[in-house]
Amino acid sequence: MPELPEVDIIRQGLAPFVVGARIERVILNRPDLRNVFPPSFATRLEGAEVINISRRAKYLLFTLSNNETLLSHLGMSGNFRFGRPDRQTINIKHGFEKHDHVILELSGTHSPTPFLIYSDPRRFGFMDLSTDPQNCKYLKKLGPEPFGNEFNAVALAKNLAGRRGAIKAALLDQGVVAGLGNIYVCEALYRAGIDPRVRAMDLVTGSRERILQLEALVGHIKDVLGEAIASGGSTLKDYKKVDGSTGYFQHGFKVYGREGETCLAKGCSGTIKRISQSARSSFYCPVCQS
DNA sequence: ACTTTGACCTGTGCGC
DNA sequence: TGCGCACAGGTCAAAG
Repeated sequence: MPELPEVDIIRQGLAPFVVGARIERVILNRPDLRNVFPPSFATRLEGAEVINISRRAKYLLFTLSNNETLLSHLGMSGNFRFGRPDRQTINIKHGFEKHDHVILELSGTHSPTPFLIYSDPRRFGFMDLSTDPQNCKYLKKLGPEPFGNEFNAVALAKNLAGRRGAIKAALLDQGVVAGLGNIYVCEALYRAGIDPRVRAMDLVTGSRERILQLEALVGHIKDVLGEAIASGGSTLKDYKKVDGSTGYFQHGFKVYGREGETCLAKGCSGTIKRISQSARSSFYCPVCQS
């Protein structure tokens, strides 16, 4: 489900309710998501206060008062919401749904209910704890944040140099730039006029035109992500904000999901194509993108 | 070292 | 109505 904009909207939605709150109790309705929960997962959370919530790439980081950080990745279908159980007994028969796997019972919060529920039908998401999150195995290998100063044409060129694979696949690699997923890669490449099949290294050592495309791409990545955040993210299927409302950037897609439709660029009568790359769909305009 | 493929899961929508 | 198949916002291990 969520790429950088969606994860950030969820962070924004959670922050007012979880920062300053205490985790009283943790309920796990199963022993694992994508990974088995770490040893003593619930115990290490219980009693801790949430000091801050931040985002790195597509990870949410809950900084806790006990020197632990809770890392949460939403995979394809993960989501947080505040639930409304009407019984003291906590189990999925009372107020929870089939895929509510983790429940954090909070105190000291103005949230709609004390129960912060993590739901994830496909279970591609995961949670883990770390006392040194910046150096943990998940975050250590990530590339620059798109909105950080470290993300610029020089840095992107360095990360693309020598890569013979398609630019589409390279941008999905979280070590090249952090936080992009299938939707926003398609949209950024469209805006930059780059065919998704172009070899990544050609944008570094290719023609003058290619190098200009690389420089433009940096700006378009920032722009499309920024616009998506301003629109509350993109809701295709099950992505919802913490308050249950949907994003609306999906109405701003120029190519994603528009196979067979006419290109929206002024004066262009091209037809949006869909191809498969790295087992993912790529959408592009064969006229605008070369 | 790099690149591609398959696996991990469930749900939904489509054609027959 | 049911069945089989393709496909879906991500990541990782394994194979090439």
